[in-house]
Amino acid sequence: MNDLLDSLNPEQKAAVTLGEKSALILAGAGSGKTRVLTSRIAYLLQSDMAYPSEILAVTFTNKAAKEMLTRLSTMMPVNVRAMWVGTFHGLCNRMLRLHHNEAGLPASFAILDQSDQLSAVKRIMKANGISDEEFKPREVQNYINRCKEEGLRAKDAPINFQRGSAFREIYDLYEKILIREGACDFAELLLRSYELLKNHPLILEHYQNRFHFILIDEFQDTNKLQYRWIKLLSGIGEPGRRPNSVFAVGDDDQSIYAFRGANVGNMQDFVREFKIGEPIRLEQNYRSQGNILDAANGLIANNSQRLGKKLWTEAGEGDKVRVYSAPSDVDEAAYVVDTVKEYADLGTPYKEMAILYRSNAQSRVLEAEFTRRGIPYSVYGGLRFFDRAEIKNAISYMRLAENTADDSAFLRVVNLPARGIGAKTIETLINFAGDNGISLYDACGYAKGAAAAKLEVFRAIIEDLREKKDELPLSKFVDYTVEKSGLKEMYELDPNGSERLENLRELTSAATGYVDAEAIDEEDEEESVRDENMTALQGFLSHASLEAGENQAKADQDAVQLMTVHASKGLEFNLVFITGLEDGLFPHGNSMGSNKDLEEERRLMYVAITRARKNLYITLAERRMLHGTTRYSSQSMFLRELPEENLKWLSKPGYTDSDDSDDYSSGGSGYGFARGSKFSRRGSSDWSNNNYRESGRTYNSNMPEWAKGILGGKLEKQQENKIRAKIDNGSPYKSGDRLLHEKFGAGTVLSTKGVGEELVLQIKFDRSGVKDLLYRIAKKKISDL
DNA sequence: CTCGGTCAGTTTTTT
DNA sequence: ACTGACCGAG
Repeated sequence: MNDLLDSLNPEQKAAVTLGEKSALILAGAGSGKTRVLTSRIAYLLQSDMAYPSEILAVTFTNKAAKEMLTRLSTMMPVNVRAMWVGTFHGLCNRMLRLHHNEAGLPASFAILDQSDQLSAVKRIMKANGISDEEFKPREVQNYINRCKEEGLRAKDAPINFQRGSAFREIYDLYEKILIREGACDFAELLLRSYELLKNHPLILEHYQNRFHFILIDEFQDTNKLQYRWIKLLSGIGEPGRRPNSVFAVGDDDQSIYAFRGANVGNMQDFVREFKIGEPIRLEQNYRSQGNILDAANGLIANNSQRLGKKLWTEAGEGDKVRVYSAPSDVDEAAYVVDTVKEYADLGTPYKEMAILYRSNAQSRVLEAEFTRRGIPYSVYGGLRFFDRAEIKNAISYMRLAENTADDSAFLRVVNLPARGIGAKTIETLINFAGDNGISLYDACGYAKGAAAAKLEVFRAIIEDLREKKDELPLSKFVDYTVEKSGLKEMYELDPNGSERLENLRELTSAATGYVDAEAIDEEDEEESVRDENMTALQGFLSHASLEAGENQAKADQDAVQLMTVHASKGLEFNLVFITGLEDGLFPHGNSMGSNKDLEEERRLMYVAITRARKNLYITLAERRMLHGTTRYSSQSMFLRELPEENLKWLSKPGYTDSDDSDDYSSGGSGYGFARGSKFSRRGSSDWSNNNYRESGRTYNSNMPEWAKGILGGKLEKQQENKIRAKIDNGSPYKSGDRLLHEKFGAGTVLSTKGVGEELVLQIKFDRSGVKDLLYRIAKKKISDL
């Protein structure tokens, strides 16, 4: 116990030894957050304040959960089994499997990941004659998820001014179909679990009485629904109940998931609703050298919405942050790899080096360069194992064996390998199933003619798998599925299929590994981890959807780590490169419209900087190939926000620390590329309009003067057209006009709002009620009456 | 009706 | 480079 506390600084110790009151710990980057969390759990157990079964710990990633348990086991012998530790999604899944009846789900409900969900949305839109040009499936998906995160079912979902009620109607259809299929998307796991607790007082009470200590990591990244889930479990505000202790750890400066519904406001709400006096601030940084930390502090000071926190370190100043501007993305990659080589020669292990980028697309050039130079690297994230097509195919067969109503899985593999079941048969099937409210699988039984025989072949395969799933051990079943489905043969015949076969073999190992891990967990424990009603197959399928990431296998090899900035959160390296510091890329172009989004980008940059322990390099390219286009950009506004005194500008590769002769200063103005660059921009810091795009091939050198003129002209013209469109209302309909819509029938225009692209008609339809329709979209569907 | 080939548009980040 | 749409052959 003393060992446990002695190694902590006063603030950390204060946090760890808190009583049962709820608390908020503001833990800056590198301030020992994970340590505080695990020490807190160890403290609760060692001081007999809690039994393991009273502890509920929520982490942001599965990896963090695993790490917490590993660290805890090294601190003390602990009955890990009895605690509930995992992500919100993992814990909700666990709860739903246990109470699936009360939650209104079949025992074998499927989990749809992001891409499954997107195809489901597309499918439903198609089946209902809604074109994906009219409403982008991705936007519909976002809308549905946003609604669920707000706790809203389709009937309560908001109508959007621009799109009328169309999104809500799709959501409604989606909701019904998922219930029929017995499938849950990610957000549904949370919402259903929340509703389960809300609607079943006895179940809620059971968990409230059990989890006296609730710990939450990365609290700044929780969404509103997750907060409400926690609030419910804590029992706060319930008369006559002593609320459970909620120990929330977070850092508002590292909130980078707002795009996914994360709500930093949860921190303020938590302080208010749980009556937290003053949060405990952990500001001493044990990770980075002074210059790196000062750069991070300087940058984040530009954000307005902050709880306020300033990191400090006892470590020395260290080296300045190096900034290197390359003429092109290829040169940038070459510079990075050269520098990696230099550090490696001086003794830094490859795995202590990380290359960070804003978007996945940037990894390609870097990978090419690493490959060319023969330096080991491993890409973190990117395409995950369980996201690979061949793996998803095999998993889909298993999902069908588990739950034949899983239409997503059905559609993926019904004709894979090809069995002569084409688009027409499937369309007929979808219509029949839709009209009769049955699954596609069940609809097969009603097929007629030639299609019937072909569908029967598929059905026979699934029926066979259904029998075998209970007979065979999991890994044997995986093998059997790959064989029986015909996938094995298909990839054997494919000249490029060997890697895919290899991956399928790895799926078998993954299954073996999964079963073994569960067995070890259960060894010394009378209470099974896997809940009584979850079979190994169900567990494995959940695992495939929820833990689709974490390339753990590669972790021990000595390789340079390539990853997005998002993926780097929580990690640290001796040497870090942050690449692509160009306006439009970082901050990303889609985020430069609003200050709120821009502040999130800045936090992202803050996260990136604070990954570095000893050395940090920031690089950028004046020209870059992206999506088959060469784009020219100016330097990121974030570079100008970094304190000058912490930076050192470099130019050409081959630079060494002791040689200052090619040291380029960015100069007093702080704008533009390094002095000497043909691309220096002077004067205005207006970043909204200085990316030039031209489709076609790469230029040999910097963009010629004449091209700038022409392209600039094009942009002006476009702008002009936009403005013109805005001035001109151009509504072909006035209030009182009658019109005919192909879906909603006849109606009367009540009013028009907006102009040009934004023109919205409010129409009272004779049979479908009042709707707001965006004219730009509706015009294809309406005619005069 | 199905299949395999070609072509265009594409992506910011992820449990 | 990965997917979805389209087209002509069987």
